[in-house]
This record gives sequence, C-alpha cells and structure tokens, in this order.
Amino acid sequence: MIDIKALQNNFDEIANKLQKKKIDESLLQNLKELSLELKEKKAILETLQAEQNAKSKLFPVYQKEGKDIASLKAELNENKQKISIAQEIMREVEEKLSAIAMGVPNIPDESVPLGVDEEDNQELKKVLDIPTFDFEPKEHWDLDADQAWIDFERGVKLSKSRFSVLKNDGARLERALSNYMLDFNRSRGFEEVSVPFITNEESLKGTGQLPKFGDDLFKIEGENLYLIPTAEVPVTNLFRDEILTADELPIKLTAYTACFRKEAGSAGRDTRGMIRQHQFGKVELVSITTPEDSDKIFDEMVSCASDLLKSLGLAHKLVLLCGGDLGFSAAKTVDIEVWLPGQNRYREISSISNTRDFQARRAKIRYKEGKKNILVHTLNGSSLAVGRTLIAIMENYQKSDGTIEIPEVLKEYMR
RNA sequence: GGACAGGUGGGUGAGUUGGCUGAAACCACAUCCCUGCUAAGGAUGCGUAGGAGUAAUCCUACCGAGAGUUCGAAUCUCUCCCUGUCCGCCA
Repeated sequence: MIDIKALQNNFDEIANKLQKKKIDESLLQNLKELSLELKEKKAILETLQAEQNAKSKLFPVYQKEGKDIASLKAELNENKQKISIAQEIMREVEEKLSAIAMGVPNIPDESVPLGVDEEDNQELKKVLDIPTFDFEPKEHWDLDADQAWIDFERGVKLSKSRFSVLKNDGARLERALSNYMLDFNRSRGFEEVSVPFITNEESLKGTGQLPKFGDDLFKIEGENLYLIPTAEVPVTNLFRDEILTADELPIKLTAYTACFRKEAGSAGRDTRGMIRQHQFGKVELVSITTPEDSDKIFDEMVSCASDLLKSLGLAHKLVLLCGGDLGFSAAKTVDIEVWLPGQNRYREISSISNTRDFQARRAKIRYKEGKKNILVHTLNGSSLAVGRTLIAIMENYQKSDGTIEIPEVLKEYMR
C-alpha cells in the first residue's frame, strides 16, 4: 500500500511519480479526499465515545451517593445511538478508502525509466557472449523428440494444457538444478527455508496479489486458501504482523517452491513448449532489510542471480524495467533474460524487485529503531525459474547429434 | 472429522457477583546509580495503531477474530478461527 499520509502532504509529487505507472490522478485525488474525510469522521466518533466513557463512569458514583440514575441513563442511551450512526458512517468511508488504497500500485523509483511496455525497458548489461553453433540449433520441443525429457501430452492428460511431465535425465536435471541453486544461494548468505505451497488470503494481500489479481490464482474450493503463484508470498509473509529488531536485519532467505499461475491474461502466448506453464518450480530469494540497506541488498540479489547463470555458462542480459512494465508491488525491477539459441532471442528467466515499504505497510512488517517502529523494505527475486533454466540448458548445450551436454557445475548433482 | 479443555503484553501468568485493569506480579530487555569483576543490589523505563498539541500530556480503539447484550465487557451470549489432549484417519 502506498503511504496515505504522504499522499496528503505531498500530493503532487506522488501523483507525478505514479504517472510512470499510468495511474489516473483523479483516483489519487479521490483517495486523498477520502483519507481526510475519514480523519474527520473518526474525530467525531471518538469525541462521542470519550463522552460515553466518561459519563458511564459516573454510574457507580451516583449509586454510592444514592442519586437518580434514570436521566443519566436516558442521556447515554441517546448518545449511544449517535455513536452507532457515527460508526456506520466511518465504516463506509473506511471501506471505500481501503478498496481504492489496496488497488493503487507502488510508486516507482526515481531511476525507473519512462515507458509503456517492454519495448521501453533499459538494457543494463550483457553477460557472456552468446554461443555459436556450426548447425541450426533447435528449439527445446524439437530437441526433446530425441531426449524424451518432457512429456507434454501426458501432462495434459493428467491435468490440462500448460502442464507437463519431466522424465529421464530431464527429471533428474530439474532436481539437480534446484539443489544447485539453493546451495549457490546459501553460499551467498541466503538461508534456506521450506514453506507451504498453499497460503491464505491475508498473506496474498500482504504481498499485493490480492485483492486485485485474484484471477491469476488457483483458489481452493470451499477454503480461504490459494496455491501460491511465487515463493515470495509465503516467505515474505513469514514476518507479517511482526516487529523485528534492528540486529536481526537484513534477513536473507532462499526457498524452492512450486508456483501455480492461471496465466489468465496470456491466452495464446507461448502455448508451445515449457516456457509458460500453470505449474513450475522456482528458487526464490527474499530479503527483509532496513530502508538504508535495501539498495545494496538489491544489487546483491541481482548479482546472485546473474552469477548463478554465469556459473551455468548461460549468456544473459540485465534489463531495467520501465514504469509501464513494472509490476504492481515493485518500486524497481531488474529482469534477467537468458539467451535461447533455438528461439534466437533472450527470454525472461528471473525478475528481481525492490518493493521498498509497499508490502511492509500492507503486511505490517516493522523493526524497532530505538523506541520507534519503522517499516522494513522487502525485496524478492527469482534465482531462477527452474523450468526455464532447464530449457536454457537444453538449447544452449545441444550438440549436432541431438544430445545435450550437462554443465560442469551440475555434474556432481547428477551422479 | 468427533469429544473435552483453553486462547490476556517479548515470555510466564493474575484478572468470572460486568465499573479507576490497557491490564497486577514475576522474568526478560534498556538506561542510570552503586559496586567492582565475569556475581549481587538499587532507580527508572518497557504493547500496537490512529488522532490533538512546540512539548509535558491528552483522547480513541485493541485482552484470538467478528457480531450481540449493557449506561459500561478481558469478564455475559452467539458464530468463526486457532492451540492442547483423547479418539478416528493418514504420508
């Protein structure tokens, strides 16, 4: 959630910054007015409540002194009516306010470039040269005809389209990759956690997937529970409603989870192959930091993911997302795109975001600085999407005879 | 899933004939004093959120969540959630 108080005080500045995400200024104006109205209505209610409290305390006194209670009681009964009306009014304003506030995206950083879509993203750097082949490199689904690593048909039989089954060395490679990634991240100071793949509504509100993006989630029928779209949800929410101490920070965690997405807005896109599945494995990085440290940790996370790809010998580039391409909760995002020779293009394989205090405000994650409680910064990033890494290895390590070499660092994980 | 017992501040734990209890006491923690050495003693402070005020301070809400009864609820009623124990079931 954005800082409503800041919106009251620096309206123009915030409205201006949110232009990058194409947010209508009238919506913000509405939000500001509602917040001021709420303050006003709340003051009215609190005055009435104070009166009720004070006068209620007179009852035992009157009784002791033998005074008449009836008139006082009548007076307070009347006041009680006023209170319930004031309460109703306040609740209405509050609901309107929170409905809008929960739907306003995070404010982009100063450094985020202007732009409407991925065309306007800014390339930061390329890492490793793209490999050359003395034959025509195949796409992973063609390659797979020889390997039989991925069984698309039977994935569909078991579930539906956009599900697949891994077999043979494909299945083993997936597990090797997950293990390797976790070990790599641990060597960079990220502690491993294992979390539920199903979370409740509160958690999804905390990280920003709800209430706005419910269509992207698989909901469990009859329960207030959802399949997680990313480990970011359970791992960040580990600290929801908590007040941490300064010396606990930064908290740096890594977790492997399956991720589940409806891909509601992606009809027809990437229907072939394993690029866009309803279920995929991902190793995630999550950091909880002080505001001062969050830029530094962000860079560490980007390096971690980039170095991981480098260690696998996979050429990639780092891209700074423009305002229009930035996600709902992110103030700043760097995507990492890996080179896929078969497709002859770079494809997203990781996305690292600093949400600043946006999620922390929603999830009430704070830390103690002296006597004050300060919102932490939360950051998350993939390191990496396992399925896409598998594809990248297939396409980059393919031989002219259709076999696939295993990257050196993974060999010990494949024994 | 069934039966019973519970859910109070960082922890332990008082508080049921409803009313100076937002919450005793103890522990932990922080600062200071004393003392001096890996101990002891003393003083003070120590929940969250919002609002008013330069500030001291004051007001409101919160004792698992929500609703209700009442002039007034941590204390009574209802619903839900969670924890423990026993039973059932199960990797």
